[in-house]
Amino acid sequence: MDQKEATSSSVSTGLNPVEIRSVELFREGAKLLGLPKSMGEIYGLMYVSQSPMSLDDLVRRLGISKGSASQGITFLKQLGAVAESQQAGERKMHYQAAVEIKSLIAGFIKSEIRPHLDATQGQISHLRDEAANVEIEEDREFYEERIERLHRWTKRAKTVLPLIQTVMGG
Amino acid sequence: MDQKEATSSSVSTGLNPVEIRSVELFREGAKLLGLPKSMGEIYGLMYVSQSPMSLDDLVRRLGISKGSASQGITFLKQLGAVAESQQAGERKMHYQAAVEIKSLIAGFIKSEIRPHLDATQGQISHLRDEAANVEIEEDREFYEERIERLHRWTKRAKTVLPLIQTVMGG
DNA sequence: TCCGAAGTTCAAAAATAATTGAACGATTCA
DNA sequence: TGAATCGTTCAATTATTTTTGAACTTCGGA
Repeated sequence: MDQKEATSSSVSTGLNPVEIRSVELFREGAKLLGLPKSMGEIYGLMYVSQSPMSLDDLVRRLGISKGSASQGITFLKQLGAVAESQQAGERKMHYQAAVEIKSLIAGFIKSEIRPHLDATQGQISHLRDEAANVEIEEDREFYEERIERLHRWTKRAKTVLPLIQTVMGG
Repeated sequence: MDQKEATSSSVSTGLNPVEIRSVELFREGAKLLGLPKSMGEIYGLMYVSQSPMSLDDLVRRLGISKGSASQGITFLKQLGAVAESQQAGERKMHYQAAVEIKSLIAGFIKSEIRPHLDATQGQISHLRDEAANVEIEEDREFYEERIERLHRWTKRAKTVLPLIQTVMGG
């Protein structure tokens, strides 16, 4: 009983040391990307799992709720980070991590970054409209310069995205 | 009294429409980057301000506490997103937004991204050590392949960073 | 050296986000 | 059809993060 407890969450779920570290690593990675840690944990365990896992496997081994596991899987699926695989004979669905960085990045960009960038460009339009109404010429011109600059930022960002995909993926 | 309230936080602090929208835009941007919204608000207001602002200006115009303003400024300074400028005759310090995207990105990478990447590489080393201890050869080799792949990710990420700086900044 | 303004710190409070778990619909099998 | 297994949903709970505000340090001037 004086065996040191594994780190934080993995109290006694039978994860081996590699699994524990992978879960920790991706948990932190998830937070870095602004995602719930449970999603990182799910991906982290799958990442070092040789066989596809069922939702129930995740619940038991990570000690998370069915709800979390379900939401996590759903999100990771639409991100393209996990793939479904029907196991022969089994009724329940199984999932495995997509480990190609290329597709991970593509998915993240498409579903997390691009929409925000697009929304931002919309907001910048509104900002332009407001600036156009400013009476004082000096102010208006100052605003317009700043807004123009902002707009250039977003255009460049849109340029950079495919570049990142290429460099990281190739 | 039936004047529509400005959006959410800017209740009656006398922000003009351009300022309101800029604050909103950067507030959202901050959250996207995983930073407290108050920091986005501070930068957003400075971004469309022609003259340097004091801490007190921020407190009054954004309606945030002195503590938040102070912490926000401190953080933005070390990020390189705001610069100090001593106003002639004034005792209190004034600040203005650095608007060069180049320096913003450089600062963010240096103080937010690089450290995490470095930490990640350290964790991957530990992961390697754990994997080396795995008895079953098949498992060990599987782990080693996955870990190798992870390591390649981080190496590529480190390659991409300067590239982003170049493309966004130039 | 004393006063007051400027800015920082950090524990407590408030706001926000994530997780749980119970209820539900869907699907399979007998 | 009925029972059992899966997976989803979402309101309530819990955990985490952010903000506040009061106490504190620092510094310049009188």
